[in-house]
Amino acid sequence: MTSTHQPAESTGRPLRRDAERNRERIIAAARAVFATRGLAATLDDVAHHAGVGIGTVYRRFPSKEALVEAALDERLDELAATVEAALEAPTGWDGLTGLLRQVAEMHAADRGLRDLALGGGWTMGHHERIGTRMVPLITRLIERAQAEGSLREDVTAADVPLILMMISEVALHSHPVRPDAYARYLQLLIDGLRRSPDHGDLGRALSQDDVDAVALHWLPSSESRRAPSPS
Amino acid sequence: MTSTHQPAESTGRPLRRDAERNRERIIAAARAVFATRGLAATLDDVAHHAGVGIGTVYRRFPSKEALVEAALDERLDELAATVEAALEAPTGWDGLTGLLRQVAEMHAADRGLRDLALGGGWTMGHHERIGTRMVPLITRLIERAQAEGSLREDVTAADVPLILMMISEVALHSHPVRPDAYARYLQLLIDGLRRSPDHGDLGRALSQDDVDAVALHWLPSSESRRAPSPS
DNA sequence: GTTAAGTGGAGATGGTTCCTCCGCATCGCG
DNA sequence: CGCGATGCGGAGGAACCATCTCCACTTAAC
Repeated sequence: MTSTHQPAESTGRPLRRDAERNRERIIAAARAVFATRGLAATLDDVAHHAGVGIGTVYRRFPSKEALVEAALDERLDELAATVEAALEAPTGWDGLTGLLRQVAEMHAADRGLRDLALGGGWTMGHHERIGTRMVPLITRLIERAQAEGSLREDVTAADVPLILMMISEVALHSHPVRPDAYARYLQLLIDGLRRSPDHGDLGRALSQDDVDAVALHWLPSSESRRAPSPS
Repeated sequence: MTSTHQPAESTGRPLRRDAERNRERIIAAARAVFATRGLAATLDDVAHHAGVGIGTVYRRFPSKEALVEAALDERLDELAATVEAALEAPTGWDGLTGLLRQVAEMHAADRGLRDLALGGGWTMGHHERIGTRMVPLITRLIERAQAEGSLREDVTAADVPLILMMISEVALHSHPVRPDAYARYLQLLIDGLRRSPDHGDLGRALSQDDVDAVALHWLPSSESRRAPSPS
């Protein structure tokens, strides 16, 4: 099927200067467009935003997935670094709540990152399910905070992605009106995480598999919410 | 637009017996289908589920909106009744938390109801924005719980819809795997609502208009409305 | 100046949904 | 029973949308 044209990537040959410039424009445009419209943005949008034709985008990036990866790969690394940094915090509680706040802010600021980090399948080209990579770290953070006595005993690492999904959902929909609204509800959840004798029973915790399944249902590969017709 | 054919509803004439039976089958099917698939379900789904042709559905209900109204009108009344009943609770705290739990459960069990109750515009044919009707009641409930000293001072009635949106979102996506998962996160939020000296600052509350705008963006009549295009 | 590399964007392709149309089936009255 | 009036099914029209291909044309680079 690829007999007709050869993507320049696959040959080691360097790109012509204008082509290289366009490639970078496309990546920059992808970052901007995905950040505001999420991964559901069309490649036409990206192309137009970059000031190039659609064909140019497809010649450089064989599929949308490849472009997403090129655009967001390092943002994912930043995310991972944030988790690692949280372990350095003076207390487990500060580390955990700081982490939640930082990641929530990142997701609020970059919808594409959110789609990629919390979404189930999607690209995950060669970077394994990011969540899975971070779970051990988060588990350590949580155990530490629980040992310190500040975090309630019945939360688990599996709750972190769910909390982030809820909060980023608020961020997403409140963004045009009150871009800071998500922080209010994150604070409410954080206050609920604190150990207290008044607190109620959380019921059964979610397993890691449950979380993966929920993530998959949350942002299915193409978020094609067809709209009701408001006549 | 309805010039070509005359829906039987508009004439006062009674339906033929088979037609009346079909009408009821359609409404029953609509309730079932909307409950599981949400208002995004297609009328073809409903028709098939009812065992009738699509044409039959459209003859009886001039638009999808009309069917939604016929199917969910009384469920909305139940919702309103639940809010009113919450005022009878022994304490404001019990009333509020019980209300949250009941409504969350209703939304978890009936996705169409959730779409209608929390969604911004949609039908609202003759029942005004439901939320607006309930706000005064919820405000009283909250003030009572705050006066009792159990509810933190910095929450407002406007937080209730947002909480329900978050929680019903969890219910929606976790349903196939762990249909009870939403209750866990609702409990977390409820624990965050309790007055406590440890709790952090929630920041600026949302106004009623903010809530309406968020609701409109949450279940938009069209998710992908052309945003100001890049150029 | 030559030529390979690069370009743009219309449109093929495949997907969705809402709703209409009309030949035929069924009801129920006289 | 017979015969309008009423109701029926569901193919398909119309309108959307996104991904990706193709090729006549432009441009870089030597």
